[in-house]
Amino acid sequence: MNKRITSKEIAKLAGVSSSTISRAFSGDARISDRTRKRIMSIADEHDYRPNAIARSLNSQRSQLVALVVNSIENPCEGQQLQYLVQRLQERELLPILLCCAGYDDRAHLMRMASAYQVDHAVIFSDMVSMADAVQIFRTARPIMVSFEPISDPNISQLIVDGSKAAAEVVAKAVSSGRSRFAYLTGRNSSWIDKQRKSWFADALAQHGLSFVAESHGDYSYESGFKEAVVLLRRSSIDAVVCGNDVMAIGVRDAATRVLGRKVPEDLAIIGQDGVNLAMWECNDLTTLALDINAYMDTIVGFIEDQVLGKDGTATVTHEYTVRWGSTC
Amino acid sequence: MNKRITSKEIAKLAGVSSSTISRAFSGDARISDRTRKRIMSIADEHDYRPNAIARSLNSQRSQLVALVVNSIENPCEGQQLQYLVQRLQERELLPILLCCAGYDDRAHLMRMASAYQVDHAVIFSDMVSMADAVQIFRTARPIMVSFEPISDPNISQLIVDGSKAAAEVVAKAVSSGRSRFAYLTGRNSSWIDKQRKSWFADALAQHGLSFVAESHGDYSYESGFKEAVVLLRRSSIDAVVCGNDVMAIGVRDAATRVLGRKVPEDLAIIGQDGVNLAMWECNDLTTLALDINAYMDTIVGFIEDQVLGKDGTATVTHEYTVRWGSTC
DNA sequence: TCGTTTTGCGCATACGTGTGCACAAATGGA
DNA sequence: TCCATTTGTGCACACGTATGCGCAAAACGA
Repeated sequence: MNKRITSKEIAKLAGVSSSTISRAFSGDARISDRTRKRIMSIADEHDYRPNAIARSLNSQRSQLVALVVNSIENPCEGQQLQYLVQRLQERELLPILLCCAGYDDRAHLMRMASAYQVDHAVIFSDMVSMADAVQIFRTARPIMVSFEPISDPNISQLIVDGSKAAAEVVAKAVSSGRSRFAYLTGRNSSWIDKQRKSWFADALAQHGLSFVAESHGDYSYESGFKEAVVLLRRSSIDAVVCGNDVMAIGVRDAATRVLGRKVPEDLAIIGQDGVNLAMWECNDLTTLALDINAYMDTIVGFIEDQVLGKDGTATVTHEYTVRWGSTC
Repeated sequence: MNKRITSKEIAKLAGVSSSTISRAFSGDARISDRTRKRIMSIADEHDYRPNAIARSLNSQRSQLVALVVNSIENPCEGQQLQYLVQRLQERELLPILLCCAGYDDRAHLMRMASAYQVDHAVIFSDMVSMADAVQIFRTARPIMVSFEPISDPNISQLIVDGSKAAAEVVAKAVSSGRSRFAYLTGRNSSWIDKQRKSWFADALAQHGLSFVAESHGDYSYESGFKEAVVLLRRSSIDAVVCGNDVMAIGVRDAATRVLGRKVPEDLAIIGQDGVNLAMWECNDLTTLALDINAYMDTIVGFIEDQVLGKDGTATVTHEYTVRWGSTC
């Protein structure tokens, strides 16, 4: 068995105590350069590295961050996480990834991660109950992304607002003669999904309009495609607002390839998220976009404040802007 | 400060020793049902959960798995990881995610994770040196995905072979009159990327042909798009084989929208990976596809063997099959 | 009633590291 | 040379849990 070498063994080899090894690695000033150099060379030779588990137990800081998402298969989650993980890694923080899709007992999942004494937790997933998340990660002061605002001194919140952008898009669509709008939801039950719909509903109301049809998807291309076929056959619709970009592309494909509609002439399609692939030439979607990096930087800011021990919670709102493509 | 409750405190509340608490949670038989029930109810009340860090230190098993990838922004990695993470979660294993893209010192990154005494490590990223990975994760018996086969009793390997599928695609393309093939690499330096190219080069050789041009991308849509513009302007090409699907879509867009070529009439495009979005109606790519779930199940199998303490390494090869679309 | 077995639980120790305190050695000043 | 100060290192304990061993109480048979 390939047992791992410990500080005690390195200590023996160097003829010092294990405390000295610890000090050599923690950058303690009260240790001679000569000893440190000698220890480091012996350590390198046996490629010794301090055991982070033991260090965590002792120091009460694990340097672990729980990231709770729906599914990383989704481009939006993928893009956000890729950037966030990079920023965390730079700060010597390691992410533990929790994927809710396909795992029923989400509370159990979060408890598993919480047992590792994660220093921070970021909840992206709208598949978990806010109450559960807040309770389970209480000691980590969870950062809730796009959950209903509440006032709790132990949690930080990141909110998005797309009402202005929605109004802008709707105004354009209405002025070009559209009046029969449909909405395609994502996960119909979640707060953020309802919010997204309400931005557009409110915008329509300003023109004396409301949605004439609604359909329920699950954020996937397939659901967008399938629901669009049903929706567009059933009612006469000249604009579809989708819960995210991927579904919007599914709607576009169904409309143009199955139903022979022209986009945007016969049908306007509006997405939400502003993911990279929505901007590929072949898609060129009109969508509500967020500056994903700035968005994630806010989370990094929350975490840095927590690291510095700054007390007090924070709530930050990010605004969507319209990314004009050729679909509306 | 919201300190976490420990087994010792629960013990005090229940009027027993902390050993008994431990036994209650570990399912030890030598404890009365009455006591266990009582402990569990007190524990629930204070929502106590055993500290996984302390448990790991004591048991020498962390239940953590390091997953080393290039970038989860990439649909291929996203799909693979989503499935794998699900399977791990079901087994009470938690993934620590390492993203190499945008982090220069990949060895340092891996050492960080290794310090957490991960029980298993799966290396997907072709951005790390195999030697580094094998050395750093030695004690975890790393699982190398699509690295050059070596014989080392401490590592398991997952290899892919697309030579037959490549031959099949090339045969079709040649029989429909194509003779001027170009190859667009991904990360030109990696073993797997060279392999992929060689499958096609070998297939071409069987028809007395070889690539007449080559260009270097980075697996991204943008690189596919940009390189295609240069490539197709410079030489007369009637088929492009791409290092992955996403680049292939970039090539298609550049060819059809910038250069006015018709696909597949003027130009055949072949991808590799078989990701979901390659099969969307709007893309419908001809590509070398892998059964991603079966592929990941092999990794789960490796891990299960390691959990059961089965010694000995394993090397498994998966074969690509052709997914016929409308681009070749 | 006594001896034997079973059951339930506490004690002590280990896991590998960090750190306050004490102490020895080295240094410096007079 | 002697005392005061600085510097370098070791000792002991703490972090929270798991577990072998021992022991008392209970259960059981005769």
